[in-house]
Amino acid sequence: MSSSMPIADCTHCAKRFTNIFCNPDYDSVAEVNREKLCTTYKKGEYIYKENTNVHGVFCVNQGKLKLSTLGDDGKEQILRLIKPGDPMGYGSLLSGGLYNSSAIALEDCNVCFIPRPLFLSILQRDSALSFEMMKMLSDDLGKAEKSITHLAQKPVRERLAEALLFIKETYGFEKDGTTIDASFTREEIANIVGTATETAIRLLSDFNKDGIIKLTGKKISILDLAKLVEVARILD
Amino acid sequence: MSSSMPIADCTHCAKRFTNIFCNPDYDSVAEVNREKLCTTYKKGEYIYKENTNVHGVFCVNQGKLKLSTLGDDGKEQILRLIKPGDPMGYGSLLSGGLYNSSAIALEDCNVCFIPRPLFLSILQRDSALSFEMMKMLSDDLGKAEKSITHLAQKPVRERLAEALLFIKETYGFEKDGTTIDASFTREEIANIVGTATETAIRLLSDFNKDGIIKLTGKKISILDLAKLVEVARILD
DNA sequence: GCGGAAACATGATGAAAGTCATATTTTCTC
DNA sequence: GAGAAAATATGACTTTCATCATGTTTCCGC
Repeated sequence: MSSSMPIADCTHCAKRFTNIFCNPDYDSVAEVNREKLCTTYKKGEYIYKENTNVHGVFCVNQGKLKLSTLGDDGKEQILRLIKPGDPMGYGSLLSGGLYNSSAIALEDCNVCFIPRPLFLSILQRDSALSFEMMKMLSDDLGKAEKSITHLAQKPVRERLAEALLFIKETYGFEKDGTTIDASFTREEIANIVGTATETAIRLLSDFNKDGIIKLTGKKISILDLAKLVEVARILD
Repeated sequence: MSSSMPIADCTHCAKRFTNIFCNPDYDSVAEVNREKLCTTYKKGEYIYKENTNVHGVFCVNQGKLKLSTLGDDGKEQILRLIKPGDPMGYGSLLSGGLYNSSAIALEDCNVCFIPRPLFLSILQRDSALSFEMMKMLSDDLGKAEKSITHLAQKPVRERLAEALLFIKETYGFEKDGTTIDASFTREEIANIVGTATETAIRLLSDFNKDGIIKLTGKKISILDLAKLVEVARILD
């Protein structure tokens, strides 16, 4: 299970992280630092669950996570990938009062929690945070709309290529410069792309045969980035 | 072409409209009222165009509009439907500086324009507007994510049923209580659903044969709402 | 009201992708 | 390290849906 423990303060955090919560220039960081609660989670654990009450927002200190939602038939749809420094849960704070997706640890994680009342009170008096929130929400919305268009119009093969590029963009490469620094099951990849697991497996294996990627267990290496971009047909 | 002309003030507008721009309790409404510019557009005209500079936000006074974007192959994807009282363009204001979708009149429209500098200056000093913005963006994001999940997981037939319910929810019925008070081409319906025009035509004609809807030219009447909900399989 | 264009409709066909079944491999647990 | 469970892989089959072709109807400007 998850265990609570305080960790390094947010100003230290700011050396690596870029978001406003951790920005030392930002006045309220001390306050956040005092009230925040850091918790470690094991791989597979929920940080928060879809359709439960929003008690605050989160900011990831260490580890990778997925934000996902269950479709009407109980199938997972992965909506976003989270890396250290990313905030989570802010989308549900002002809308409805229930989380509209779940946050699940893809590996052991350390996540900070900022209580809703504190966050709202800062939001009230501080337009910098409001602007940042609006900017984040706008960016998320823009990406979601792009995603809608691609789901509606692009075939699975292109979307899979795109998803691999997206994962690579999010988590980067390992030291070798070709292996994506993240591990997903084939089912999870399918749930990012929006397809059946078998289809994802087959297409990955096609990419593998074509020499575009190399599959080594769960690890995926991108051998021919240009080709992968071409397959994804990203024109924007 | 479009013609500029000032129209009834925003406080009057508030009797029918619910959004914050038109709320007479709201301090800055006088300022908005003074600086805003109202313009009429003919059916089919662009209010703003995807990938052009954001000069401000819009608020619809009269008429119906669609927000849409072009996919990589130039195919339209309709992202949202707009009715009188709805604001538009706020999603792009703080993110990137370019509109990420186009607003197109579905019928003759009257639309108010609020210049970017004014809007930003109010935003800066007024947390009520900021909160409203965040709430709208959060709601939009939640809906977009729901849409992603459905596009990824639900078959076209269900999505079409859902789209009809959505259009009905947005624009309501005519006086007869069954005919949807809006007209779309079959192609537009297909571009909401995310399918080929022929497929949309065929499925609509199926619904028609099954007595779920009645097709009279472009007009669609919902004869059996319960059945339509059942076909859509909306479980949330 | 006429002529042309756009929208609508329908059939035929094929490709894309989901489902089901069944191995095989990997991973996890004790 | 053995056994169970989960993940990966692959084949066979079916369904869904897009595409192409073609005809009909509706709409709109002159």
